[in-house]
Amino acid sequence: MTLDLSPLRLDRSHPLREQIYPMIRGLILAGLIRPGEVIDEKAIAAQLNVSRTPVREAVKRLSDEHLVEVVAQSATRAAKMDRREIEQSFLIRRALEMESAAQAACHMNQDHADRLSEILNRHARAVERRNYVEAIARDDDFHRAITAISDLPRLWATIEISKAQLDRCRHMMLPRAGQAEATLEQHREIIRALNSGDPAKASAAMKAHLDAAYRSTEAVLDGPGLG
Amino acid sequence: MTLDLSPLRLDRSHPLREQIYPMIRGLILAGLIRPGEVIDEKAIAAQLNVSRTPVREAVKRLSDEHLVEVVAQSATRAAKMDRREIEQSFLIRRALEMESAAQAACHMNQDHADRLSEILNRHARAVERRNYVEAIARDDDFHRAITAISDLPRLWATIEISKAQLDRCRHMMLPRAGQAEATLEQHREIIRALNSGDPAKASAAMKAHLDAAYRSTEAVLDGPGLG
DNA sequence: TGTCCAGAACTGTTATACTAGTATGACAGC
DNA sequence: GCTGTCATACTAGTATAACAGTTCTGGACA
Repeated sequence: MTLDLSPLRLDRSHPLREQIYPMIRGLILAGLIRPGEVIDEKAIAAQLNVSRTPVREAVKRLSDEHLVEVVAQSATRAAKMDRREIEQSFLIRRALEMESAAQAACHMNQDHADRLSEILNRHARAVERRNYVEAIARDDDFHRAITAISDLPRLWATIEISKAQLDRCRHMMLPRAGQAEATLEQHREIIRALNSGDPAKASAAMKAHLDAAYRSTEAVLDGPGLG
Repeated sequence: MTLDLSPLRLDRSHPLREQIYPMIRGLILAGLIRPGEVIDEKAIAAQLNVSRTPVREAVKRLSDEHLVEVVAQSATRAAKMDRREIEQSFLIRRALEMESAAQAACHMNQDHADRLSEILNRHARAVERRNYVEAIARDDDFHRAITAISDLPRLWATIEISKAQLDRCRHMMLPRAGQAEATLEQHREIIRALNSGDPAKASAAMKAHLDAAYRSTEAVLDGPGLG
């Protein structure tokens, strides 16, 4: 692994492990560290100018979240993408985001509605510009905003762990014709359901959206090269 | 903390942190380490005859799961029981066990049905004998058996993390008249739904059961002394 | 080309030390 | 008696060096 881990950003007044963890995690999710690629504790420590201790703790957390696979006395690697694992991550995410949407529907007010609208508009503009990297970011914003409305941070934290497995796939996916537009329409439907204040409707709209997204992901899983 | 951590059981051929983690976790869930009580890394390391490193890693995992609260340069304590936190743990658990029940309904066969029946019978006998500690264990067996049928180990792992927060409450609850019997009847209803092979029905039966259980928990939360 | 072995490399662990926040209790000032 | 300050002890976070035990690699050898 010959990646630049930008040691400049380390803040010695905060726990180093809390800073190293999202660093490595981001590289894995973005696909810059590929499935199966070796992650060398000592090398990272050296590059960041820290000892093995905080790096180890960051890696251990990633291991608990199944983003890396540690083989004792051998090596630490970015987890390979396992279909069974990803299916379960999907089921977990879907169940939790459905709950989140249902709860959000009960908390909606004009501020919330405006915020979702604004995110959707930005998302739409990104899609118009064919800027799919930004579109993904706006998509994430949308889901995060809903969990913010439901005001259940622990729920969101749990979603994020499962979502990580799925996010890795997105960077391997080529944008399909009409898919970005379909996503936008599903988001609009979710907003309508949330504004109606009906939890069951919101939950169902979220389910429809996530199911559709997962069908696209499955194409990648069925393809070759999952390492 | 003057607890006996039985150092005899440590197996040097397996990672120590994997053995220390469930040890401390078990003490917290059983209420032997109370909310807010100090957990001393160094003392545990000394008692187990190991260095700080594996103890730290076990504690850090518990901290990631919000079972302990680490205050840097000060102390590590068993997490206090926070109502908001427990509410969210309940929502997470409910959403995931509903999904698990739905999936299990699609996988049912005679073996599975027999297994659930047997667990239920043992559960019923424990309740008859007024052995509520064993009844809790059989209750857990029942839920674990369902996730085993759904064959989604990662889903179960995620449930276990949320369930931990709820399990801490159970040890503070006095058995209510008729509650154990009500639980049994709900389990029977879940079995019926699973045997019908209807995912929606299984999911609904699981929801009804967990909602009922949570209503009992809420009584404890509303009471005093959550530390 | 295929097999086997030695050495390199890595994680898990130990041990020790140091830093920097935090809690405690004593003490001074009001 | 109350409050604010300060010295002190304690704890988590980190650093560093070292070793054990396992896995992997590469080269020697058949």
